[in-house]
Amino acid sequence: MTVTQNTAVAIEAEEDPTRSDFCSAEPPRPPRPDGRDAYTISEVVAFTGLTAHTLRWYERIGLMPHVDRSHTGQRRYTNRDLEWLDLVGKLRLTGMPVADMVRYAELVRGGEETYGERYELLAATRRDVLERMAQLRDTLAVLDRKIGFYADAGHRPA
Amino acid sequence: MTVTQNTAVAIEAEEDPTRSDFCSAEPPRPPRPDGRDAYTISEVVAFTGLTAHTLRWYERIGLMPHVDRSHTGQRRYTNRDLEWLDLVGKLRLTGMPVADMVRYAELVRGGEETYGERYELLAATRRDVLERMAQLRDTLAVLDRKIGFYADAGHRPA
DNA sequence: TAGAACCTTGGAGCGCACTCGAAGCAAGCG
DNA sequence: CGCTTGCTTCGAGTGCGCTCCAAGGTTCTA
Repeated sequence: MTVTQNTAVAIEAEEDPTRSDFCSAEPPRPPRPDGRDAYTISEVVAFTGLTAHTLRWYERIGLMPHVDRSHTGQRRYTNRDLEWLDLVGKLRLTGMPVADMVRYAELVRGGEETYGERYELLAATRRDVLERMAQLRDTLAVLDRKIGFYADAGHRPA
Repeated sequence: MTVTQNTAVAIEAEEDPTRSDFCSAEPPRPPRPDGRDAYTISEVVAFTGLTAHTLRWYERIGLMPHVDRSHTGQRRYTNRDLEWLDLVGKLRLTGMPVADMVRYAELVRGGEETYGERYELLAATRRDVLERMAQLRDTLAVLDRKIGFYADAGHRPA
């Protein structure tokens, strides 16, 4: 419940850096739209709802592509990083294991030769998502039946 | 992935014991359709895909309403129990915490006075399910865009 | 009636995804 | 100058949902 305060879209920025505003019908992230593309960790905490601990942990396990540092070694996140975090957040909500997301991050770091593998990974994830949605539909039907039962029972009790 | 080999419906059996075949358009559970309404734990393992360990653990934490025993103390599950386990499986797939399911089990044991609370709990769960489905739809859209990108890139590479 | 297979219990252990703590460096402010 | 706030690192701790173990009793098949 404390996970996604943000709703910005994660776009193909990591695939094609030349068109970072591609498909930006929905403005990806208005905060600091100026040139100041260097957020502190606490700003990212405010944007994403993640904790600073978690952000640092993501980096340790290889889930962040690469985070810039200030001249004194402090993290400076770019809009690119925020978009990546948004994608990670979405994938996390699908139940994708962190290890798989790390794998994807590695592929992204691996450059264009990994396009095929990335495609496969995302396609598999897509299948998972569809399956989960079907399960949820099933469950919703059961819930609705039970809820209907209790509603009826409540209207004419004893 | 090792979770739901079964697809039987969990019906209102616990709410209204007099109509255990209510709404059984889809036959709830054909195995042993005879009077032998007393499955061993290993049979339940085969039906549900859960492990015996997990079944015993469910009972310990109060997630099973009550399981009969043979004269020598071994568990004997009824069709009612199987239906309950099916509901639990569905709720688990929605991400509902086990503690909440235990709460629901307690309400069921509490009898008709708890109908209102059960309604509230299920209604809240329903809201969660809808929210999750919306999140999944979002994620699916992002995945589709990315997958489309990689598919195009794959068709005309280098 | 022997042996294999299966069941019982309580408690310990595991994997995942964080979550926190401690010790220390750096920046900004009255 | 001292103080507060925020950042750094690494490693240990937490909560959840199982998962497994040991030691023993039971049930089934031949």
